[in-house]
Parts: sequence; structure tokens; C-alpha cells
Amino acid sequence: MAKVNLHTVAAHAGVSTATVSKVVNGVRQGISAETVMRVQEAVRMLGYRPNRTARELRTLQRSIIGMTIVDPSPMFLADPFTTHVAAGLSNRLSEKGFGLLVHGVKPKQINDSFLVRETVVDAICLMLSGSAASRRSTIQLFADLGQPILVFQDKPSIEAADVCYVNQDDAGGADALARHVLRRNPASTLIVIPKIFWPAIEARLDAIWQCFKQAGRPARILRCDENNREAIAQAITDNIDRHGLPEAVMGSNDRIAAIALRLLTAQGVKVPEQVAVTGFNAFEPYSQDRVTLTSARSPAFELGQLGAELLLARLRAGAFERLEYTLPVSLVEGTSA
Amino acid sequence: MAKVNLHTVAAHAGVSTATVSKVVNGVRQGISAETVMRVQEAVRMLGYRPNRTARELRTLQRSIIGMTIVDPSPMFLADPFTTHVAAGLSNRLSEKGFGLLVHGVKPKQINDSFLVRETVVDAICLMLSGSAASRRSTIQLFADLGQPILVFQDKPSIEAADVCYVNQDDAGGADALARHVLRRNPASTLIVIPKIFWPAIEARLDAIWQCFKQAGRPARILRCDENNREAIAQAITDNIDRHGLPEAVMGSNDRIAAIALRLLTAQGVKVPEQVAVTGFNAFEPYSQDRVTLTSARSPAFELGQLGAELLLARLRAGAFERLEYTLPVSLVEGTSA
DNA sequence: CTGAAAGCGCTTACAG
DNA sequence: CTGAAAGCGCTTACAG
Repeated sequence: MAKVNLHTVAAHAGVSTATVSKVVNGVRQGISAETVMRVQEAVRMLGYRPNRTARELRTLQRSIIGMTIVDPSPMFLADPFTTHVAAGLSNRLSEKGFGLLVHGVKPKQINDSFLVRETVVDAICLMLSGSAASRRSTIQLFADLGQPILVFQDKPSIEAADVCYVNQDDAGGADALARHVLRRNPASTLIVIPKIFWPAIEARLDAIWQCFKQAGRPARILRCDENNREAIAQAITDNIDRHGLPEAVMGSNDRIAAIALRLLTAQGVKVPEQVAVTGFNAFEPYSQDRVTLTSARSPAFELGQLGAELLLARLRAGAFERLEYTLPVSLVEGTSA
Repeated sequence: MAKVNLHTVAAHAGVSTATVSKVVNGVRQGISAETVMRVQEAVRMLGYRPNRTARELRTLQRSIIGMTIVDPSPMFLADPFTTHVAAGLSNRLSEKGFGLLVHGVKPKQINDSFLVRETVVDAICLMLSGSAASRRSTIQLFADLGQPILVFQDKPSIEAADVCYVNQDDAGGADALARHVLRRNPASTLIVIPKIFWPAIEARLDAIWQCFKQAGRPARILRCDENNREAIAQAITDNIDRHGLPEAVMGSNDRIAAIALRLLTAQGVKVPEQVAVTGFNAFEPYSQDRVTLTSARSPAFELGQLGAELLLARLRAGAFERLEYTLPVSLVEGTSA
């Protein structure tokens, strides 16, 4: 079947392409009801679907937002935090007829990413892992593109007018958790975090660390390979064998906390009586053997929604109203700590 | 800063836009090395990034694949299976300079989806929940668009030349699990599945059901609200209270199996001695209290990769080579069953 | 109320 | 080896 375009419809309805364009776009101003009907009928009969590319070129906007996730693993989209953000973004963008283009890229390949090389979206969201220096240079790279950039979960490093930072209060959440744990004056605390460097995780760690320092309570840190459940369990077991049973275990996310919780109860350790356990994220309530996990609720979906709104507003207004936003993280009190 | 386009670069380098276009696209045929250099220099100096929209309009291809997920929940992107497929898709597409546009849509709103209303991508992937009839009509709707359609995890219902089905062998995997469980001749078996209707889940259920029927062994089915861990645990507990402890619990995914496993061990039930437990997906090895979960490995990431390759080939060749593909699902033998 | 026409930024067959 | 020109499918200010 031949391509149906504005001309086909116009010819079929016996009007100009200008008129068809207006009808299709709902511009009823100065068009007779009868003409509208005739055009709509032609559209229906021919199964006409406007070519978005042409509209985009004409109006010079794509109505597509890019989301670049910099992660060494091709499974970038499997991380719950990331997917919650993406879901929130897509959700809000869709409502406004905008699309979300997701793009995972390995740290080495950022320069060759087609989102960098070409103008393919109206604005770009960034979700970065890696050291502060590498993140900084990545943000700089994107900032230099001359497109609006929105960075999720990162400390403002580049001060550019068109770079906006959307964070959750990881430090606040971690602080609340630490205070909660410190109420029992633990003689020893084990903090378990993933090896891969994510700024949000470091922010949580810092806050806990500060809090413990101020309270004059010791804590030790264990970094483990997050991709493997077994590896996490083994690392925790080894650490306990070497340094003894801590009085609290603080995981940097619920997954790690759940593994610790399971491991401890399997060894007959009572939670929270002997050991307090906390997690982070609380994307869904977590419980095990009647103990519910004390955690902090990450508003990741809301982060995505907010990001979408800010970007849409930026595109409309020509500038971000503010360059930094922080969403609160609330303590989820379970029975595990 | 003013927009930099082909003309700007051409003027700067003192050549025609045709020449700049060729250099930028790597067409070195019939262009002197010196000209190439001069153009590249101008591109660098001006920070020129080709406008993808214009190229798309000229070549009439978008180099974007759409992924529509039909799900009543806005959290559509939070499902591990879906995200694994999306990651696989995006991974392969990126390598070829293609983008992945994700779009979650509620069942009622499919007709208003901009992927349906307008031509915005080169091809569309579908991931559908809901009844067979509703899925069928959704596929029909997309098939009528005159664009290549690739359906993940659904039984071929619409026979159209441009609709391709990519599945994993859910029935095979479920069958293997059922046989495995049946080796112990369980007097009673509880099958736990989510309330929401996903074809893959039904395929698993059917296979298990058939297998048990043939073996002359009874099984009962429990449908529960999958979004809530507590609800699942409660539903299983209630079912056991009412019908007694089964000798096997087969979850339709690992998450449900893990909840059952935890719940049983918490009640002092020995797994697998008293009750065998199985899951499905095995996106990562799951273990708890030294028992490792027996499951079936879903090649979701590979499904996405294959889908990307098929779509790319389809776009190149003008037609799908085959209209149905099934990836194997392998049994993961743990100690839980 | 309607239409002719310019032009968005590219690519490409063609002529030189 | 290089460039002039047509045209991809739309939108919109403008004239009638």
C-alpha cells in the first residue's frame, strides 16, 4: 500500500494540505464544521498517521527525552532504582505526548554515544555511576552539548545554567536510620555496601559514618560485589568470622539487608534482639520470619516524575527555574532495628 | 549561541553542504584527504552535531524502535522480566545506532498512544498482559498500522506477515519443573500465581497442570495480588490453613517461591524434606538458609537481544524471515525441590 | 473560511 | 573530486 501523507488526504478531501494539517492538529479556528468532517472522514478512510519526523523538523522539537545510564553492565536497566526512575519519567512524559528514549552506555563509550554525537532528543537525563571525577567530566561533556541536562542522584558539580540536579535526600534518610540504630548504643556496627561506586550510596555511607563518629560509636565498612547474592552472603559471613558478630548491620539497600537478615537468622541470631538490621529503598515492604525490615523509603518513581515535569517546564520556559531539587526520604520503621 | 547546521559548517570550511554531509557520514569516496581534514576541523571548531530529525526525514527511517508495555500499573517498567527484555533490546539496538523508546500504557489508553496515532518509530515491540481476547485485539490494532511488529511472550494469534512472535519455552520450563517435582509423588501440590493475567504465566500454569494430570496427581491453584509481598504471604498462609500443608509449592516466579520458602521455614517446615518449593526465572541464583531455589532460567535478556536482531534484519530485508521464535528455558536444580 | 508558498536540516542522484 | 538542486512530510505566517 502506498504511503499516505498530508497530500493524499488533502486530495481525497478536496482541500489544501494546510487545512488537513490544522484539522489533524485540532486547530478548529477558522475552519467550517463541514470541512472538518470531510477531512476527518478522509483521514479515517485512508488510515492516515501523521509523520512525526516531519513535524519535528518543521517545529524543531523532537518531543523525546533521552535517558542515559552510564554503567559498566549491560544490565543497566535491571536495577530497581533506575527502573523506578525511568517508570516515573516515562509515565509523566507520556501524558504530554513525549517519549522516553533509554540508552545504556559503558563508561568508555560515552563519547561515541549517538545521544552525544547527534541531536536526537530535546533534553537528556543522566544517571551516573563511577568516581566523582569521572561523573564530573561526563556531566561536563553533556553540558557542553548545549541541550538541557537533568542529572539524577548526583551532587551538583558542574555549575551550568542548563544543568539541573534532582536528588533524594539520601543523607537525610541515612542519618535517620543511623540515629535509629544508635539508640541502642551498638558496640559494633557493620555497614555493607556494593563495590561499584554510585554517588547515592556514598552519600548514605557518609551520613551514617558522620553520625556514628559524632556519637563516638565504631563502625566498619564492607564492600562487596553486588551482582551476586552468594558473594554478598559470603562476604558478610567472612567478615563476621574475622571480626565477630556486630550489634547492627546496615545495608546500603534492602537487597543487601535482606541477605544479611536471612544469614543471621539462619545462624540462630535473633533480630533485632542480638543484631539490628537496616536497609534502604523500601520499594516494597520487606519482611521475613515475622520481622519486618527497618529501612528508608526512596522516592525513585517520584524522582522520575519530578524530572519529567522539570524538563517539560524547561522546554517551555527556555530555562530551568531552579537548578537543584531534593525529595525527602522517610524512615520506614520495621521490627528489624 | 546560534544553531550550527550543515550550512554553517560548509561556509566555514569553504565547501558545499553535500561535501560536509559526506564527510560527516564517513563517505570518503571521491573526496580529497585535504577536504576531509578541513571539514572535520570545521566540525570540531563549531561543535557541529548532525540533526537526526532532518536525516530521518530525508531517509525516511527513524532508527528508533518502540517498546509498548500494556499494563494497568504505571510501574510497568519495574517488572524484572520486562526490564531484562528491555535491557537486551536496548543493548543490541545501541550497537547499530538505534534507540529504544519505551512506552507504558494502560489497557484503556492504547488507542490514544502516540505510537499508534502517529508514525514515530520504525517498528514496535509489544509486551502484553490481559486476557487472550484483549491481547489479540491489541496485536491486531498494531498489525493494522502497517509497521513491523514484534510480540514478546505471547502465543501467535494474529497471522500477519509483519508480526513476529518471540517467546521463551515457558511450557517446556514448567514441564521440566513439574516432572522434577513429580518424582517425589506429592500427595498435594500448591501452585501460586499472580492475579494479573500474563500469557507466559498461563503457559507455565497449563504445562504444570497437564503434567500433574497425566501423572494422576492433584494440584490446587492459588491466585494472589503480586504487587504486595504481604498479600502473597497471607494468601499462602490462609490456603495452607484451609487445605493443609501441601507436599510441594510451585511459584510462578522466584519472588513468589522465595516468599513461600521463607514462610514455610519460619513455621519450622523442612524444605525440601516436608515440602518441595520451586520458582521460575532464576535471574540470579536464589538461596536462603542454605537451601537453594530450584527454578527455571528465563532468557529474558536474550529474548530482548534476539528481538533487536530480528527487527534490524526485518528493516533491512523488508520482511521477517520467520514469524516465530522460541528460546529454551532450562531447569535450574537447587536443593529446594 | 481557505490555500499558496516558504522552509525546517538533511541526503543523494546527477552533472560537471 | 566537488557542488547545485530536488525533495523527504510537515507547519505556519500571510494573503485573499
